[in-house]
Amino acid sequence: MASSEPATTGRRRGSGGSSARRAQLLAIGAQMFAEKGFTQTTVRDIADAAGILSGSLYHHFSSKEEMLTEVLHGFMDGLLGRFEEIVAREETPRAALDSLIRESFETMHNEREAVALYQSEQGFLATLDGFEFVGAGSKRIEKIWIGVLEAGTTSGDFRSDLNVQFAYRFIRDAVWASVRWYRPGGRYGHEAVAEQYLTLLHDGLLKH
Amino acid sequence: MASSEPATTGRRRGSGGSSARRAQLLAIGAQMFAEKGFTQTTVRDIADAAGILSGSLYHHFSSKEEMLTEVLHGFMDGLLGRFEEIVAREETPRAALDSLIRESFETMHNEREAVALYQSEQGFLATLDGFEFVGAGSKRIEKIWIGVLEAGTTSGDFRSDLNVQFAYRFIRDAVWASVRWYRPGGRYGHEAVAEQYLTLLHDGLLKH
Amino acid sequence: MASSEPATTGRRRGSGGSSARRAQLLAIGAQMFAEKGFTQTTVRDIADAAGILSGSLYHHFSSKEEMLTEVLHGFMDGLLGRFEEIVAREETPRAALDSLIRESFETMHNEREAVALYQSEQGFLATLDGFEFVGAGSKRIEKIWIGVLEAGTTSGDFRSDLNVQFAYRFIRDAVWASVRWYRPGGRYGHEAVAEQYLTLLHDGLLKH
Amino acid sequence: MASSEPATTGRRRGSGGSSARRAQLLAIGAQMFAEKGFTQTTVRDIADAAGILSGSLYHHFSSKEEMLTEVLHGFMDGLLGRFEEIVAREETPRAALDSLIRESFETMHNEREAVALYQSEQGFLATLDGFEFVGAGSKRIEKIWIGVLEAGTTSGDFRSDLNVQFAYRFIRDAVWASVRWYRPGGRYGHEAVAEQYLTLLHDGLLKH
DNA sequence: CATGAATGAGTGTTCATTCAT
DNA sequence: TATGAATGAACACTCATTCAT
Repeated sequence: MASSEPATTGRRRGSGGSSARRAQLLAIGAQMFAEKGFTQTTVRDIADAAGILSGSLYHHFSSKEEMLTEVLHGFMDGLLGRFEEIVAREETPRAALDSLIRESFETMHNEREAVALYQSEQGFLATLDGFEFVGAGSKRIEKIWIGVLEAGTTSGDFRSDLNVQFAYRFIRDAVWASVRWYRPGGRYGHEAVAEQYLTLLHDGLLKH
Repeated sequence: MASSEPATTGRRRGSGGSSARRAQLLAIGAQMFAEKGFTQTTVRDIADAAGILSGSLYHHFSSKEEMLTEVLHGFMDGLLGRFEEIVAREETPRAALDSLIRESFETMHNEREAVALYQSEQGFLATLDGFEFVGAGSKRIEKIWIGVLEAGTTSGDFRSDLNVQFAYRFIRDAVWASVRWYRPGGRYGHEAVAEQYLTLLHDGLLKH
Repeated sequence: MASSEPATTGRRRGSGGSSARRAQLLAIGAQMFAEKGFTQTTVRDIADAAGILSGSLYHHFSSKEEMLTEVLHGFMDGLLGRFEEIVAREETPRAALDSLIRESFETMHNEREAVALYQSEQGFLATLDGFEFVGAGSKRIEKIWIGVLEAGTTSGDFRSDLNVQFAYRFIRDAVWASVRWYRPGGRYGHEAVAEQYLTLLHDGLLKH
Repeated sequence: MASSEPATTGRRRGSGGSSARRAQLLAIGAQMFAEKGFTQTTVRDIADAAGILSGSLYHHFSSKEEMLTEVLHGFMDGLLGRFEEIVAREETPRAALDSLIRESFETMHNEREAVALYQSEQGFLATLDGFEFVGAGSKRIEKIWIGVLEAGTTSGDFRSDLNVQFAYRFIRDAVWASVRWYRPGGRYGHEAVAEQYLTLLHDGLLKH
């Protein structure tokens, strides 16, 4: 059996291999990175939490940065894929936007750590070699959202005088920043939060 | 109070002294903290930028944290004061909210570094001794905004079904997160951005 | 003696065992030790080159040092044997010296790695426990050469005012140091180099 | 006074500055590098010998490599200068060669550590970034010596059938390798050793 | 008000070695 | 025979901070 399944066992010090232990350590790392920040998290922190010595981490990963890369790569690839699938599926710009937003909140629920990490380290990442894929992913995501917003102003779903650039940033910031306070298992589920935000985004604060 | 007194006392060992040089160093520190983050900024970074040796900084400040305290204290005191003045002055909840938002953008323009710092280090600060004033200030600010929102739902300025907690977070996050991309001297002035955001907040995205 | 027996015993934990695989690994190790130095060569370097994991090396050798011991022991025993055979065989001191020198160059050709290793690590080895045999071997070799030189000054083969100590070091250093630049397969074969060196040693640089 | 002398005080963490302390530490480093090799010498070794903590070394040097650079640079520049001066001064190739050799032994006497370091780390240095100057210096030195040898074969000072390439390597290796056993303050001074070597090089071993 | 030398704790990383499977 | 996970000690280097001058 083992020999017939696609080889996923990692050889050669960490680079790209994927074992159960590796995934476990990655999860611990992701959580700590999200909690305290990448720089503030030491490899000894991670190792302690995993119950091993810091040097032993290097059996699985070639560097602390590799752990970060892996977490973010997985996160961005998944998110991008789901976003692309949404715009392909939904028939109206408004339906697409609503789905994008609901998907964002669901992602915050399912991948809390990665989202928090991405939100807080984005600026720092831009200065790091080997993390260009983050900026590139952000750009592709922006294109998707902007596309939906533009289609909506043309179709009449959204207000015709909408400045899509501002609107995009406005929505993006309001939505993703909620990772700072959203707690899975709290009073409001991610679906409820999404609906609240959708209402605000659709119609604003004012009484009409 | 402590922070608003002229403070000409206590020059040795930094605690509270205030000279021209001190203010200069503080400005440099604030900028670097905002750019690279507090932890990522070393005292030598600051000293280098100031043209002195890192040890010499300790003639002006008793620690790196003291620099941070000072920057944030000044910022929060000022902001809180201006917010309080607004709610005291404005006559309707809607006018108050609009002014709060405009004031926020003006603050991002005038005190970019402090805002950026506050935005990015908030989580980290909560874990630091001696920075309880930041959380306390945030709470007081939240009370002011929530008060305005509640008054508005009662008065009929805002939609009566508004969940003020969500609305507050929504507005706060959308507004303050713009410090990440707003550039003074860019194509849109802070007033223009404020108006764009006000429109979105008032009426939402949809065509009516 | 111990090193020249067939050695089929003691396979577990490496000590002294000798299999095909073991010899293979030893060859790889010898080459890398010679190329980068013993300290700079990691067990993983060797394991990687052999296509196994570093821990697996310890099935064949009980330590990295054991690999070194083995390489050097084989080399020194062989060289010493050949040198002894030469002095036993040759009839005049001059013929003996010439043969010793030719043999040295042939050894550099046949056992490049071991010679290079011996040349570069000699100083380091003197500080290591368990490597006294290297110094001892060097002493025995020195005795052989000095014996030949002394016999030659007595017999009239060599200049009577020769300081044999200096002469020995002079020859030894000039000859063995050439392992640093001699390349098997290069323009000059080891025999040609030997003849060049013999001429210089016999008659010097000056025109007579 | 201090302000009128050429500024030799090192600013900005080590790079190029030169204070008394720095020179002291460099001397300690050079000695240990020579004794145990660069890689085998730890910064703690050096710091311990200097009576400070390892981290404190970085107040004077930006890296361990910088210490090595500095030692070797000073050594090579000096040696090259003296060699160039010799060929400019001496009138016959033979006089030049003899002076070069005497100068080499004097250098081994005066700068033992640097010579030993250069001899043993040459191969390693070739693989290190930033140490190209070592290979370049070696090349220039080789040119000088080869030039003298060629001039000597033409002038009739040296045997006309001399292969200058081999002769150069032969002399160089024999001469410089003596740093391994030459001890200042030993029975033979460096002048005596030089004369012994000159005799051997001039006329060889054989009786004529 | 600043320098220059130092501290001491900590950081990411390396590496020979062990051992259950 | 080999793997894969781990150890434990060491390594070069960083950094906030201290202090005599």
